[in-house]
Amino acid sequence: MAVPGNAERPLSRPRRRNVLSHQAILDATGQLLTEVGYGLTIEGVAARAGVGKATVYRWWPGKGALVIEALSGALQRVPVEAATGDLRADLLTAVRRAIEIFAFAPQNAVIPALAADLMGDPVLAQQFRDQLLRPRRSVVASIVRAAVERGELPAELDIELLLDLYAGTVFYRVVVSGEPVTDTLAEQLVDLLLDGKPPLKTARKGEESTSS
Amino acid sequence: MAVPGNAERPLSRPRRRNVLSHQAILDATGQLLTEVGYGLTIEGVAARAGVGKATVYRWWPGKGALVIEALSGALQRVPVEAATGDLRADLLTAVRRAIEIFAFAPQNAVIPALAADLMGDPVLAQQFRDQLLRPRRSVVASIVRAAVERGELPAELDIELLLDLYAGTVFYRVVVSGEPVTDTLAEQLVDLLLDGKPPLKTARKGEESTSS
DNA sequence: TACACGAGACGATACGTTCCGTCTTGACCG
DNA sequence: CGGTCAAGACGGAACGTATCGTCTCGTGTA
Repeated sequence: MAVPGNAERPLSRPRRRNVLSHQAILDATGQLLTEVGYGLTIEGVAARAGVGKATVYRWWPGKGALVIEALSGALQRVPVEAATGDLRADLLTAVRRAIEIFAFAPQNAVIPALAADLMGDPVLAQQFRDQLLRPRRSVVASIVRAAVERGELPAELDIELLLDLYAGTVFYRVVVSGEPVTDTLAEQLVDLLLDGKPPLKTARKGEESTSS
Repeated sequence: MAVPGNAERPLSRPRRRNVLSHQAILDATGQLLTEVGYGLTIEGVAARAGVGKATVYRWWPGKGALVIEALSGALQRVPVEAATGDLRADLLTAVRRAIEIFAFAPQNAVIPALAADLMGDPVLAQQFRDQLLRPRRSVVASIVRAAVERGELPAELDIELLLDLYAGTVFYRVVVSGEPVTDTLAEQLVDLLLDGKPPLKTARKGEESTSS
């Protein structure tokens, strides 16, 4: 569980806090995140939570940290999909999950806006990576690592790069290039690793667009 | 040349404008972009350009469009690197250029912040892709297309996907995952296409970090 | 003479801080 | 034990600052 206002305190007096208010703030943040996205305001959160603005600022340095913790809480309540042992199927599931997160996340992609804030705040960036990114990555990483140990993938596979390839291509299509994000994309990306073949145009079936 | 306030005008009266002011605004935008990044304000631009705020709003709908046009102007003044005909070398150059743009762009990455704005404004997104993205992509696309015609790459190569793979991985590392962006990354990405081999960890020489 | 211009006032938000008066809590003391 | 008390977190509200996008001037120019 994340400890927000943990700036090194004397600890002699372990600063109490109102658990109900704390949770109400996180809940309000989650609601507003789905309603107005990252454009939410601290004032709005405080009002929704029935809380003084100062109380929010007392425990969180700003919108970014607040959103990260709210998303982190929601993430922990989402069950991790089981690995079937079928590498292709598991990887397809992973890429499809990335597509869901980046392209169809609540209220038009919170992540890109949040990411922009991360660029100027290393502390916030670290928090984001620890609380949100690492848990997701470790799920896929363990799938791949297991396949390596079974001998299905080469031992020198650069797993971190693989994760960035998958997520990065999807993210970039949604945020920058605007190219369509379809299920075909997921298959092309997985083929890239498993068949060692370059990204080919393949006639496939299902097509969906990213335009929400 | 980009036309800024091109919101369909009567055209019967070709609305005169002060060319000097127009250029002064774009110049001021470019300067502030390198000084404070995308956090620049319209007021700041107007002040720097010695122009009334209303004059800026008369010709541009907002910060996003203004920044896009300023960047577009700067882009046109950058010469396109020549294609050597050596596919690997040309692709390496292209990926390295992507690294420069995303990781070392003036004032800590304007693109991510701009991208966040694109998510909620399809018109702006189209403008961004037409004026900034397409020119860059077409340079690399033509290199790849030439290699396809020489038979060095398969005819069914999905070029758009290839471009997203290269740029997306770099972009994602800089903006989201925070993994290091080194020259090794460029080589790994190019190997991925040319050797058809999965992303392997390879012992190479030069290492640089993305932390500005 | 029509209109773009520079200047800047304007109302509206949102920011982050600061005060208030109240209430909770942990530590101390009788 | 059980009462007292100060620290400090609370909801609430007002503050000054900053930026937004609009609007209105009077000037200058084509």
